[in-house]
Amino acid sequence: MTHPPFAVAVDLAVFTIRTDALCVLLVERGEEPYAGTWALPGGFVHPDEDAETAAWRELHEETAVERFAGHLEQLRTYSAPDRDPRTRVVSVAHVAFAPDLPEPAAGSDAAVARWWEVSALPGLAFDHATILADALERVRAKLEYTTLALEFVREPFTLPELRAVYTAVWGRPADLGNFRRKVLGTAGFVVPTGERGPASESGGRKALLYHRGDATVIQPPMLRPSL
Amino acid sequence: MTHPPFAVAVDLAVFTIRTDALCVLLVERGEEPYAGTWALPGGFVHPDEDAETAAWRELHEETAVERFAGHLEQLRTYSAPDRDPRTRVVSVAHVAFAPDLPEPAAGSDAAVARWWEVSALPGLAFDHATILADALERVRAKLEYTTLALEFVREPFTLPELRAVYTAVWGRPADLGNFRRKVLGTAGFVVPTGERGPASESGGRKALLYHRGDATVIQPPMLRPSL
DNA sequence: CTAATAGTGTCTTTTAGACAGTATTCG
DNA sequence: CGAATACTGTCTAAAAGACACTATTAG
Repeated sequence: MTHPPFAVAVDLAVFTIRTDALCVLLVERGEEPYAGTWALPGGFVHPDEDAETAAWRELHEETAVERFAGHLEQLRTYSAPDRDPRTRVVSVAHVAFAPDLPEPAAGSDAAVARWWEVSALPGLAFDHATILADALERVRAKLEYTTLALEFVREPFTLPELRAVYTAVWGRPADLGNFRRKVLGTAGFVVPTGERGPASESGGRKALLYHRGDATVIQPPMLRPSL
Repeated sequence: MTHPPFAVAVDLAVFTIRTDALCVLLVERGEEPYAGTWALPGGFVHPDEDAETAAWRELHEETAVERFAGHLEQLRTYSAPDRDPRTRVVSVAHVAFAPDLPEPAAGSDAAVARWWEVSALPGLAFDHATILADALERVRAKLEYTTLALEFVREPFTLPELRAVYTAVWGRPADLGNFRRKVLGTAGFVVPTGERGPASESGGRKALLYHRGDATVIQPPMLRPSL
C-alpha cells in the first residue's frame, strides 16, 4: 500500500487567565479509551476541513465556549505510532488564547469541561501531557517577542491588567517601571484612550485605559525575568 | 464515519550552503500529478513510523543523500483539503540543515534531484512554494537565537566560514568585528582548537580553527542586519 | 612592495535592570 | 490621616552599531 489510511485528529490547548492564574481548558473523557481521565479537547478532522477549521469547530462543539474571539494557531503534529491504543491517529495540536471566559458547559463528546490552573494539573490521557508542556512553552516564548498578551485581556484594558497577564504566564512579575517603559515605548503595542478605569476595591489611583495597537511583534523582545 | 481515512505524508526542505549561497534540495517529479515539475522531496508515512522517522527515511531513499549528519526538525502541517488532487493527503513538513553536500543521485521515486539556490527557484508542485517560504523564514529566524549555523559547516571551521553562513542565509553580511565579538562572547558557541587553517587562494592571513561548542541558544540573540 | 584576508580596539547609542520617588484614591 | 495602587524619573550596566586600526599571508 503506497499510502496506508490514518485517522487525523486535532487537539487544543486553550489558555486563559482567571484570577491572576494561567489556566487551560480540559475535558473529562466520557468514553474509552481513558474514560474518566482528563484530556485536551479535540476530535477528528472532517473530509472537507483543514486542521485549523476542525480546531475551531471542536473548540465550539466539545466545550460550548460561545463567541470565542481569541487567537488560534497550530502548535505541532504528534504522530507516534502507539499514541492512541485504538488505531493509528495523527494529531495536529493547536494552541488558543482568550480573555477570561466563563466556566464552559459540557458539549457532545465530553462529560465535563472545566478550567485548570496550569500549576496544578491532573494526569492526562494519551500524550497530552507532552502536548501541553510544548503548548506552555509556546505561550511563554510568544509573550516575549509578540503582542500575544493582548489576546488575554478585554478592551479597554489597563497596564496593570496587561502586566498581570505577563505575571501569570511567566510566574513572576516584571519590574513595574521597566514594564511600562517597554510597553509604552513599543510603537503600536497599545493605544491610550484618555479614559480612566475604576479604582480597585482596596483603594488606589485609577489606571488609564488602553486599546490594542496594530503591532504584532515586540522588537527587541521583552525578556522573561531571570531566576 | 467518526474518523475518515487520510493519507499522511512528509515533505522536506533540506538546506545547505554551496559557494556562499543558500540552497534547497528539490526533486523533479517522475509521476503524475505534476510530472516534470520540481517539488520538495517527501513521501508517505509507513504504518509503524512516526513522522520524523519517515522524514529521515525519505531523505535517504528519495535523494540518496548518504551519511546525512545534519539536523532535522518538524516545521508544520499542511492540511488544505484540495492540496493534493489525487486524494486527501495531510503533509507534515520538516526542515533539515547540512554542510555542503555533493550533488545527489536520483532515488526511487524521483527522476532527478539537485540543489537550487533559494534566490532563483523554479515553480513548485502542490503547495510546496508555501511550505518552502515558511521553511526559509524558520531558517532565518533560528540563526538569530540558536547556534543552528553550526549545522552548515564541517569541523573544524573558521569564523569567516561561519560568518559566510549568516551572510548566505540573511542575504547581507553582519559587521565583521561585531560578529566576532558576539560569537566569541557567547559561552559555548565555538571552541578554539589553537590550529590555523590554510590561507585563501588570493592570499591573506590564516584563520584560526574552531569546533562546535555545546551551547544551543544565543542569548541575547544575534540580530539580522536591518534593511 | 601591494592586495587580500584575519583579527583587535574603541567610541557612541540603545536598552535593560534596579530602585527611589511622586500622584491619586479609598476608608 | 494612612494604606494601597498607579505612575514617573534616574542612575548604572550590558550590549549593539559603526568604524578605524593592526596582523599575517601570497605573489
